[in-house]
Amino acid sequence: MKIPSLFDDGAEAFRKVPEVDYNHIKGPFDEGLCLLLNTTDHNPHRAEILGIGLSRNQQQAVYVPIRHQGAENVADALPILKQTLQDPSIKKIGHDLKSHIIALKRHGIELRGPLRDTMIASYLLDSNRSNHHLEGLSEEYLQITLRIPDKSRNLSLEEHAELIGERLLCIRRLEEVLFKRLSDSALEGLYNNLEEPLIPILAEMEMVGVKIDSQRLKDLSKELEEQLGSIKARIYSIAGERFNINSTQQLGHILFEKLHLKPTKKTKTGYSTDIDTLSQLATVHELPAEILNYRTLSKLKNTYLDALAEMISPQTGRVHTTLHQAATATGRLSSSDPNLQNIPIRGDWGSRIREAFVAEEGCLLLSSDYSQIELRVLAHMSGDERLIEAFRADKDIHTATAALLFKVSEDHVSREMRRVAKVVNFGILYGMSPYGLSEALKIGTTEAAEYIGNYFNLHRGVKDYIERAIQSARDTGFAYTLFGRRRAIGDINSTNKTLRQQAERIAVNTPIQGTAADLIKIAMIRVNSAIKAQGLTSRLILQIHDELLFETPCQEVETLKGLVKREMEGVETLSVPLKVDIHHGPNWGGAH
DNA sequence: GCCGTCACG
DNA sequence: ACGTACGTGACGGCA
Repeated sequence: MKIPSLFDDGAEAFRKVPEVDYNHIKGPFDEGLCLLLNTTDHNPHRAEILGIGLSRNQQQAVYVPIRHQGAENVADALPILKQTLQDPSIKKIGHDLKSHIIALKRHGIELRGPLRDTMIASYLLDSNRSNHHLEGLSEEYLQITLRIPDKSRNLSLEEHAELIGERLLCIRRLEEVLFKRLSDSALEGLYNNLEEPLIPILAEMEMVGVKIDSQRLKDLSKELEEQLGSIKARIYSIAGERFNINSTQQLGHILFEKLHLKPTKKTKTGYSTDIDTLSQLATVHELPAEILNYRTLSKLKNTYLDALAEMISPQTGRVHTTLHQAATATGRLSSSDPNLQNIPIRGDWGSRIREAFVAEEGCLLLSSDYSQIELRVLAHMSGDERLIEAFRADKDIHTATAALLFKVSEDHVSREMRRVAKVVNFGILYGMSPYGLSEALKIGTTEAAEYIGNYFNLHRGVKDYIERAIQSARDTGFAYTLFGRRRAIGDINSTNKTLRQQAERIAVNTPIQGTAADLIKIAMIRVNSAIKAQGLTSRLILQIHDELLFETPCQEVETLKGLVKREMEGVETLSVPLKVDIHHGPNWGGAH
């Protein structure tokens, strides 16, 4: 069998320029303009553009060098391309266009026009993929093996041109294949109305970044350094020797061999020393509590003070996270380098760390979060009467659940009863078993089974929803959100019970988590449009799954508050109201 | 590069 | 007897 080649149907190899014939990249752009940047760095926030590959059809591509040793006058290329790249009537095709938007913006160009992103298309088709790299997609959908550039070697201009060109033609063909599949799978609406408009918004959020009070981080780090020093000394004294507290291996040796404490569970590699184990051991020995304290504080210091400080851009004094639009199986975004979606919030140290996230002079941070969005989505999708009634009456949902579970009136619900009900409510979202609930609540499995049975007797709609979700996954092989986003559930009909049950929990949870993700994405688009339409200068700077964080000039804060509440609560009409809580202050700390 | 652990929703 | 709640990303240790 003949191996298909890129150039089978007469595609031209690349014009290896420095002497660019710009006619090649002038119109017509009936098929859109496909582009691929060649940059010095993977991270677009610091990447310099070495060159840009362009193609206006499936046959031709050119490589335009911007900066290359030995090539003259190449720096003039970007201004010539600017008009075309900024033309909103020309469709732009690319793989991970958000990176392109950011890198080009740093060179003064605003990439505009309908965006056809092959990475996002692949994600909508199969959100379970571990990645959506061009290499893998080309293999799978085009049966073309892309060459990997040899990083240890400086490539010649011709080599750059060839590698970029090869990729460009793959992107063009992928666009055709993937977007055809999107429309065949009824996913085009999700692309056009949700993911595509989100691309420039995420680019903007990353570019704006979040201002950090670096002195505050340093002060907190110093304070923790001192605390950790004294905890460490106590640990060594109790253990009777010095050892690496961070090593689970060495810690296991001290706890379970030297001190003869009882191991309660084990990991693949040895004794478990996780939080559950150590909390239990803390009732019989003084060392485990010290270890837990040490771990908490060293995590805060290492990850959220020292590492975060390193990520502050010297140019902007802000941190510029990367937001991933094609990362999670459910449709949520993720954040990395640094991850700003898991900044501590609980406890004294959580608040103190968030106080280092600040607004620009004359500005405030405004945070708006959906109240109980996943349980509201469950109420809508299940149609459960009691759940719907509770939300319509604007009740505290955990208190309402507790009142039902324990058969008392709502004003007789104790803190403990509410705590149990809260765990049960979250357990429902995750498809928990009696065992899972018993572990979470530290109660017997019989008692846990009673709670669950009790809950389902009171919430027949939820029970039915769970059965429907599982049956639908069995029939279609997918879990679907309210907006048609899908996630393949491969093991739903597995003969392996463990795998099958895991798949069933995914089938129950994904529509809930995924619908909530869809809703907040739509809200981001609406809020951004409304901010623009009203001529405000407030900026959306972060999304944390059910929360949006804005930076806003002090004089705009009241206007923004109204706008955000309106757009977020009105994003979609469900059978229960959506509720948004809003706080603002000079920083992200809890004392707004 | 994987593992255990733990920060968040 | 087994395995046992959904979704992420980052850190330090270790092979």
